Amino acid sequence: MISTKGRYALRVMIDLAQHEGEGNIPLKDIAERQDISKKYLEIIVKELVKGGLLHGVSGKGGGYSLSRKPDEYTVGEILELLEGTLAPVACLLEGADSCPRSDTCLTLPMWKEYYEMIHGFFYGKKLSDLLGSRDPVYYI
Amino acid sequence: MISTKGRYALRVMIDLAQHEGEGNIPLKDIAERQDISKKYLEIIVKELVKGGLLHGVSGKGGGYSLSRKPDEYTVGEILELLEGTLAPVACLLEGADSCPRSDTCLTLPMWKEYYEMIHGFFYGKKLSDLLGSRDPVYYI
DNA sequence: TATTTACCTACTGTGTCAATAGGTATTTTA
DNA sequence: TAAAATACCTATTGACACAGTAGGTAAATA
Repeated sequence: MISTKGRYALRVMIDLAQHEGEGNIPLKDIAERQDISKKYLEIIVKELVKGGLLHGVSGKGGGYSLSRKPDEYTVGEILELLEGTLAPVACLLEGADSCPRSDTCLTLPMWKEYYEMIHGFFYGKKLSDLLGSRDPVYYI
Repeated sequence: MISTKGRYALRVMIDLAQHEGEGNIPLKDIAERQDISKKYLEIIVKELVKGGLLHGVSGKGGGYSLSRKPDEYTVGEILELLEGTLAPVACLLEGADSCPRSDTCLTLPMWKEYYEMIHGFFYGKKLSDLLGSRDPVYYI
């Protein structure tokens, strides 16, 4: 399962994309709109800043903003930053001491194929693809 | 990440498939061949029996055997039995109180698409697909 | 009857998840 | 210059799952 970190990160990025061009967006606003604890979001946003995906400005009038345009982010990089990896098994991690079974392992090829598939899926999706055509819905 | 339960279950099933027609295979043998603690495998195998995927026979000369032919199992059902679900987010689980955001959630369609993809992947793979063409390798 | 096997219940250490708590540093504005 | 609003920082916590381990009982065969 994708953890709340990855999912919330995605929602923060979407929220910021929806308010692109409005300057710095305070985390408080995002937390209220998304109905997520601001305190918890701090942890997530910290990672996004550290990873260079967001830009944070302190002080009054401060807040967060996207470092790039929404179509220049992939969902994959956002998820991977917060989740650590998308690999389904440790054997596929770079730098993993290759397991002694790897030469004869009958499941490894499947995990590889699977990993390539999901990697392609998430890296093929842009943040802008998630924004939808709907702007705020005004009808009741 | 797929846990050891799912991965070990797959290896048990493969091992049994490789020794199909040899009657009851003691768990001890599987544990030794796969180099996994027999005690831990007991937990996994219990689930496989409970799920009807394996048949266990007690007593001397007992052991485990496949309930069906290797091409009548999908990898998906094996993994799902041990992992609980393959769904990437709780929102997709049947019986989940549908989240209040579900109508407007911009990420839900992506999770759905993702779930359908991985479900198709794992349910499209049969246990027999994993056996490979190589029988035991005899050369040094 | 001895042996071998499956099957059962309980326990444990470790780590991650999902936050919460309480601060400090920074910047703008009144 | 003081107040307010913001990001940013470290630490802590409860619950739970993961990955086993321990020690038995029941069943079947030789």
